[in-house]
Amino acid sequence: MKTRDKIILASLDLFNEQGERNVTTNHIAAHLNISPGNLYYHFRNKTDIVYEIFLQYELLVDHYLQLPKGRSLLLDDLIFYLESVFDGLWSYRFFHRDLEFLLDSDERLRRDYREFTMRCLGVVNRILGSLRDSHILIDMGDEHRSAMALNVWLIVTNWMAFLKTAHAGEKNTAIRKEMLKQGIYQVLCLTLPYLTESYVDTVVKISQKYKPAPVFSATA
Amino acid sequence: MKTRDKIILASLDLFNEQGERNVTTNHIAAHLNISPGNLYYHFRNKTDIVYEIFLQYELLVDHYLQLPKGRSLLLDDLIFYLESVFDGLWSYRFFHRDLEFLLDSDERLRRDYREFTMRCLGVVNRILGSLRDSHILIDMGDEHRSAMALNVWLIVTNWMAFLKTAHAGEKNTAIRKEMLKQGIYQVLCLTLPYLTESYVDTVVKISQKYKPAPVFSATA
DNA sequence: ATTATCTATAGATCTATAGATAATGC
DNA sequence: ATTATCTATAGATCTATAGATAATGC
Repeated sequence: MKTRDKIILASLDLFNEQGERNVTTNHIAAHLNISPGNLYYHFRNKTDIVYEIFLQYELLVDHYLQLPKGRSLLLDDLIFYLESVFDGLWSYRFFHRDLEFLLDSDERLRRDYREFTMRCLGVVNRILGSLRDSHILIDMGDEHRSAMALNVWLIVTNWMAFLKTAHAGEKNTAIRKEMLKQGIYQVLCLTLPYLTESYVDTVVKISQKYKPAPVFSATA
Repeated sequence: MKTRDKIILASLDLFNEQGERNVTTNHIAAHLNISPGNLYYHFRNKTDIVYEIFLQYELLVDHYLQLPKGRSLLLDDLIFYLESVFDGLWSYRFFHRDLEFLLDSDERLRRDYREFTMRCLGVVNRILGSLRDSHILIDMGDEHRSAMALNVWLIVTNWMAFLKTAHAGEKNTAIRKEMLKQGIYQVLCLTLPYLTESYVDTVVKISQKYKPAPVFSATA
């Protein structure tokens, strides 16, 4: 593998493990047993490495979020979208953690990420619309569907951070990939009141598979 | 005002304006026209300053989230809760921005924040329960209500970050406090399908007041 | 006497580059 | 010749402390 690619991969690993803030160019170079000078031969600075990683992330998510041509969505499609997106979030989990700082530090990234968000919101919106066309969801009107899409986006992109902070301080601080999938339960709960009658039981059953551990279920 | 309190206030201001990551003890001291040595006389390090600020934040939110004794909630109470909480989030907006790093760096804060989260989730849950008792919301069962409370929490605590990242790169990057209130629209949308019939129209009307600018409404 | 403040600085990083050297591809 | 790599280091911070002074409260 080319050194340039090794740098990207190692950076992603280190960022995910330790947080971008805690990883310097020195750390990355040391981790790869190359000199800092060599790293700077391939990248002008850390910002450029992050930007490359973002491009990969963007590519991955855009790939996941394609809509099938010529047919509307099935319930299985929805589950597949959710599984895929949470997989992607896991693989690039450092990204949302320091998002605001990263965007502050890089004009390009700021612009690209903004377009990426809007594109994703549009797709989520279209997914909801397609599920309505398949009579899985009831119609909720354009305005409400947009708000709903945004709520889905907020929950999906921030579930990870919630897990990290809510579990912080427990014996085993590390978040495992399986726990991340509990976010799917949260999204499915969001859709429950909009399901057509014939789908309610199925979705409730599926959602149980992803149900969070009792720690998150404070009682009223 | 005592120097110690001035340090806390100045830090909060600077953190909110520039992000905790971009503000060093030197900056804080310079901003107050005191020496770094003086700052270190009052605080062992930046972590301790952040912790003090968190304690204030916690106090504020706990105060906001009290439930009235001897009566169940009215619709106005709900709006008041939302207004108050978004106010609090605004005043301490740096906090959620770098939350994960802050928790990583301070054992105490990690433990306290975790308890704080669980306490808040419990209150949100009780608020939803009380609105059901007032026949404003329909009953959704314990499990679903807990999931709903968590979704509300995720949307409320992350709305700010969304605004920042989605608006990033526009002419006027600064987020104003009014925009933050658009998060109330998102939360009200979440409750819509659970409203009893007699409240739907009123809530729809109220929610229009907080409706986001069209930029967030990608169409299907 | 105690509390608050300043001056000065050691020590630890981290970034980024210049310049030398090694490896590779025509 | 060009590309990749290393060595060495300048310059910029930032943290945190020691030790001297000033201000304050009995």
